[in-house]
Amino acid sequence: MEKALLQTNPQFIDLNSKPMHETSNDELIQELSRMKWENKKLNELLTVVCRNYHDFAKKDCAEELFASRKRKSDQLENSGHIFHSCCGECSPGRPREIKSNTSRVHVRIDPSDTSLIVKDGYQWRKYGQKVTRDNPSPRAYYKCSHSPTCPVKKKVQRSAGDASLLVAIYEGQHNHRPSSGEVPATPLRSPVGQQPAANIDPAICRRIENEESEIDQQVLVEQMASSLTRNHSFTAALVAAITGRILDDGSEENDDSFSISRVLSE
DNA sequence: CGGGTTTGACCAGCGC
DNA sequence: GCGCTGGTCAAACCCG
Repeated sequence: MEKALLQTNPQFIDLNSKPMHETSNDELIQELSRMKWENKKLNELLTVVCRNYHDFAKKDCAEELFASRKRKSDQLENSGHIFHSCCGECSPGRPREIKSNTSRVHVRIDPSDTSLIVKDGYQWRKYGQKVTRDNPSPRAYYKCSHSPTCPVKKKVQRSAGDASLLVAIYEGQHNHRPSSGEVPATPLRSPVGQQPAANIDPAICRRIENEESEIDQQVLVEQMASSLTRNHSFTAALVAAITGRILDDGSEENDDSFSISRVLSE
């Protein structure tokens, strides 16, 4: 990366090649300029990554969305608002609204594990199981059994597109504390209205796109990297994009989205 | 024996 | 009205 930057931008000097005390003010200014240039390029890359990830997430969530045509009245609580249950941005022709206190949890499991169990610290009683039309794997229905007055239900089903991904939909809010000391297995938890799987908070992307603070961006980059590295395919896409960026930088200065778009589309 | 799971039956919303 | 579908019920069963 460093060498590539130096190669593609010969106006920048390599301060690592000489002791710091021998560095002149002009060279320091040039180094500062180089760092700003790198930061700008990284920011551009992250913006492209965010943009492509949104497209990627929309496509992914659209495929695995539970296409329920039933219980319309159950899902139509906040009349007047139309939002996509996954990304919260789309507004397809058909209204698709969900209870405001509903959340989705994605849990990565062993593909060979056929159990529909999501450990979240609460005690659940299974009251039904059903094979749905849009997914060959059965959907399990659970009620919170810790308290008879607790209204919370959850539905657990494998993702249609990824057998190693369990999707749990929680409805309602617990009126008690978790019943056990188990560590909640909710690494990918997200309220409905945000992206599923390898959740990267849209707020993080927005902040990366909008804010100027370099320190803040560094923290955000770390958060983003943490989120993205949970998804192997996206990690691979990111690596390919960066590699492509380095290789293409000289000839395709303005085609930021080319590499990652190509990878994501494959 | 109590609590949880399984599974077929039943109910209700929706499109045609 | 009918068929399809998702959600729920409840009897039978299992297990510690």
